[in-house]
Amino acid sequence: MAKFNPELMRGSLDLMVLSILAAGPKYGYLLQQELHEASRGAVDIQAGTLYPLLHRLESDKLIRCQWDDSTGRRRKWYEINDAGRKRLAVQAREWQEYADCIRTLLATVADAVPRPA
Amino acid sequence: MAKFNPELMRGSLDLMVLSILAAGPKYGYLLQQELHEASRGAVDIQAGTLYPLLHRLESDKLIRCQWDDSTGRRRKWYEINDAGRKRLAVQAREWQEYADCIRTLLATVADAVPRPA
DNA sequence: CTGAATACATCGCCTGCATATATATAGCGT
DNA sequence: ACGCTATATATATGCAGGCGATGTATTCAG
Repeated sequence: MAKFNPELMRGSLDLMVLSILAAGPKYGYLLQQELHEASRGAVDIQAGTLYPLLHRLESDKLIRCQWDDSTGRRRKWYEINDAGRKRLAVQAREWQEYADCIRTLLATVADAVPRPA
Repeated sequence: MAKFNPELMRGSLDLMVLSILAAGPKYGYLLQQELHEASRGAVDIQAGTLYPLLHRLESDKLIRCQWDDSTGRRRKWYEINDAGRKRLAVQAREWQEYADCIRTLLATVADAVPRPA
């Protein structure tokens, strides 16, 4: 699977991260890998994107975090909360509506564009 | 239909504009309205967004334009060309792959989020 | 011991959309 | 005639957020 245009992912990265976190607590690096696998290699969120994003979600009180210093590897575990789940539901619904909108738009011109090779 | 979060539309405005133009030549203001109607009011692309976007598409040789000064209302008609149609096909395919990716991601956590009211 | 992988963080740059502003004409009501 | 709204295009300014680069530190494999 080819990498997606980054501009396309703007506006749905939050949604993706919240989705992954909805499956259970994760630390950043793990989340990064799971998102990569879940998208079959298409989504490769960079560290410089992920960590600020997580900090933003935290300051918005959608997730809470906790350091685990018990091992040599310091890990910061993130867990989605009720507000986060609610936000996820809202954003998921909004995204589906948007996707329907685009799909409709594309369907009306489907015969006006050349077939992809 | 409520207005979409602008961040959500980033990266797909080109796609939408090319889609509308694939149906036939349009001038900016008309395109703006047709996109508004086609999305049942959800997409309201602003003039300050639309015109620079059209200029970009033009300088990328995906559309060509022509002034119509025959009436008092100066209108700049835009028409999609072969390169534009090809780009539209590519972007449409890319978008559908991306949408599938998100849909899959959301499906796996569908039972972990509260039902929207 | 060296290099790669793990793990988190921050900074500066760039893209692209929003807002605001500007210009000018057409058409309508009063 | 006057003012308001709609039509029609254009640019400047600002900002949010993702990217690449860079930094720190630990673990593990060769």
